[in-house]
Amino acid sequence: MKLEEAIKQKKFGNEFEKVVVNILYTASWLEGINIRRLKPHDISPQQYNVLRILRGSHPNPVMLGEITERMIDKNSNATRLVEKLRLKGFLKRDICKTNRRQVDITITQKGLTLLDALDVHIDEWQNDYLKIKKSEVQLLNELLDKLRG
Amino acid sequence: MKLEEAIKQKKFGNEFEKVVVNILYTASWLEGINIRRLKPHDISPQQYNVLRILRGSHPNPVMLGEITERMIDKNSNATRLVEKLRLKGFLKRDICKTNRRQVDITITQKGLTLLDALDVHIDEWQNDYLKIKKSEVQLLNELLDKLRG
DNA sequence: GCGCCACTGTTGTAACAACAACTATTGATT
DNA sequence: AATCAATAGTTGTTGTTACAACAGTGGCGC
Repeated sequence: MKLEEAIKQKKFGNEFEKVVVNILYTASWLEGINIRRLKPHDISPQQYNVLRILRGSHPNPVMLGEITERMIDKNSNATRLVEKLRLKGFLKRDICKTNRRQVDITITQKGLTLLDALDVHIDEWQNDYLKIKKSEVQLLNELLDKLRG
Repeated sequence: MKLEEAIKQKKFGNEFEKVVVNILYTASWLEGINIRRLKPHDISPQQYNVLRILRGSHPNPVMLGEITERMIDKNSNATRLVEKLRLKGFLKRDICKTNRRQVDITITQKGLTLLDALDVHIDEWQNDYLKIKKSEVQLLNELLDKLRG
């Protein structure tokens, strides 16, 4: 659906203004879909993001600060997110032996199993929601990278 | 900057997965810029969004439900957002005379003045941050509209 | 008019985010 | 060794969001 219909705004000051709104709107739309997908597993999109970062470097641990750096939304508080995931058994936390300021985080088998379960339907999910061809997706990725400079 | 560098992730399952992360990341990046732009005026991006909707139909009022429908982030609670803006004097709230369930919201002169002040530097802001040509922006808008189906 | 349902907003509650102040540890300087 | 700055994370506080339950109003069939 065209953005103009989605938010019932007839026109924008210029195309730049429109693209800002369009990106924010599309992100909010994706976030909504994602929340619904993750809700049955009782984790939030942010928590999902943390687990995927951990899986990426598994079996090596990731220090807390690196999680913050690599998160999609840098404003989150990694300490509290990690604590919630730890309580659910999806990761473990160890004080680093050689530098005791540092906290090493590792995904557990339970965490890996959860991600695997979520991966199963991801293609289906993409086909259902993303109405766009592969070549166009590539272009879209390039344009977004370029926009951020 | 390429997404891979920005979040230090070497590769993605496929381009679809990447574009989802890319849109969410870019939105979070834009949101951060926007917060900094609006902070000196003591309003949030959501409140700004409400005021712009109101300006769009000024001098006609907008009912509360329509504000919700037209907001970029539909999850917000329009009642409380409007109340905050009312306390700052940027809009007024009237119970509709012909349908007393309905609340009519109108932007005030003070609200209009605020938006005008924010408009002044918007071109400059776009030039500083959005590193992309006008023709590319148009294409980006089309692709985002298409992606949502 | 009366009962019922749909519409329009409001409010309670629990979880979450934003930002800054704080503690603990390490490394560098003298 | 004592001091200072830099690093890594934690916590307090205040404000915001998400979801669902709630209350008031209007329209419609009987």
